[in-house]
Amino acid sequence: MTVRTRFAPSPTGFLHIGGARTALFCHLHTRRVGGTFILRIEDTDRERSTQEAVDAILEGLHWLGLDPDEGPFFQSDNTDLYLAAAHRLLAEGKAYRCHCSRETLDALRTTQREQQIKPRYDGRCRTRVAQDGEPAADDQPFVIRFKTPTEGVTAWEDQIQGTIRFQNDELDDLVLVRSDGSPTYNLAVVVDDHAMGINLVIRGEDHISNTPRQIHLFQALGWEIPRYAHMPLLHGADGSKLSKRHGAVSVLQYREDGFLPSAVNNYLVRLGWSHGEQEIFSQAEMEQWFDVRDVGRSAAIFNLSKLQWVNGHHIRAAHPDQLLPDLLWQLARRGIHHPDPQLVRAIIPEFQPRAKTLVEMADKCLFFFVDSVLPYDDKAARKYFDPTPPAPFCALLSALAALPEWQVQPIEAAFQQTVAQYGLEVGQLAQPVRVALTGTASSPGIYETLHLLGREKSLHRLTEGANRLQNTPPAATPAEKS
RNA sequence: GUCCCCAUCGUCUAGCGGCCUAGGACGCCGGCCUCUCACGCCGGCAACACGGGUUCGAUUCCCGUUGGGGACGCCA
Repeated sequence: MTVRTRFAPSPTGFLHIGGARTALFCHLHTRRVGGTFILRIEDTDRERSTQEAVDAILEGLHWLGLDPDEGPFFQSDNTDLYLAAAHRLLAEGKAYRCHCSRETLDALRTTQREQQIKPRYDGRCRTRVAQDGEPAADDQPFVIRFKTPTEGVTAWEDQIQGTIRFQNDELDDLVLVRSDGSPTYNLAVVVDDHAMGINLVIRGEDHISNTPRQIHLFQALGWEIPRYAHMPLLHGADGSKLSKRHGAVSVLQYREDGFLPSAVNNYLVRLGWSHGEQEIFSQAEMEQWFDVRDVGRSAAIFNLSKLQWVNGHHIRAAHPDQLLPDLLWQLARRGIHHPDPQLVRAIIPEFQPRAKTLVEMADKCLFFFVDSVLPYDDKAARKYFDPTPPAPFCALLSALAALPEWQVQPIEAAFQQTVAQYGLEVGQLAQPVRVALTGTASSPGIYETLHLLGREKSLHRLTEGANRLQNTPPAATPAEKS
């Protein structure tokens, strides 16, 4: 039988990293078994659902390469279906009308909490109906409640958690239809899971307590119960469920921050799942090996530095052309709107091993694209540049200026010659040159940097550097002071 | 409070009774490489929550304790 899974977010906010992981697990599992991955937007709460959230979720999934095979479907389009199921249950005596006011229910819960027992509906309207038939007060607002079995146990073999069982008398009669006539979550889920032929539900373990209720509904409606796999939650640094308040940001924020979707997926898949001692996975490997039944049962804490490390791997493994659009976008955000695409493409390989994110890459390569001479970093200037004697620096400048061809080999030769002439180590010349070129003490190889920066910019910056060296009085000249 | 779930280095994990003086990865600390920074390589620090069982033998099985998380809505 073909596996059909669904990812069912409610559009009340962006897609955060925890939701993305749920979607990823659904997606990967269906890929491996050749199943169908369905996206269903659970917008039965019309008050809190927004179009912006729908768009953000769609965009986030798309960025991660988790586009659904079917959907998105919207529960708001299926209201009739849900209500039909509710009325069928009502007609079959498996549900009833409850006229309790919110105030009554609030008071009930308050009392129960005070008595330190689990807050739950006590079924007072269920018994009244049993005695009196349909209550007369149909003009009064009412909700439709499900008659939850009062005895026995409900259990299922969870694909991740193993056997989970609930005592039925722990559960109360849940609301199926609100007093405004709209269906609630548990009803809609069951009707849709059935209607869409969902046979494997992969979701967060915060839904475990909904599962016995949903099983009851499947049974009452006479429908086949899907298999369930409840994934352990992803926790924030404080160890509690990821929330908007604590650490949960949109997955699209990770795009902004220079992460690759393949890296985010790779990082996420290793939270609760492993394949031998392998850490780095391609999308194809994940799709080939991931099985939801291999997922562990304990929650994981989100760890940014591991994500960064994984991202670094994916940046290094990527073809430079793949990185080009993202780097151009990052440069644009830094005010570099029309860099020479050839140059950008050419420098990428130099920065792949040097950047864990594209943000870092853009920051580090910025010196290639600005026109003005960069201000020198204080520490770099003090340590490497200012102590440099002007003579070899100027000699190198002349040698470079005289180069017939601006290529790596001749540049290196000029360096070697100057270094030999003055009896220096390469670093003694390379570092001040690096500071003059980049304003910092770190960059790709100095020959490559000179070559890629180009003759004009290089000579200009070196000339400025030479001037600075020559105009700076030697460090220890107390003469001027006294 | 009640119910459900979880429990190996700081973090992610391997381990499915003896192969464990507990393996890998991130991070951290040394070192090597080296024109800098990275990458890469080598090494180090670092964990089976506790108490009972079961067993010839428990990280591994069972029970309890403690700790953590989740759920208790006319939200999803």
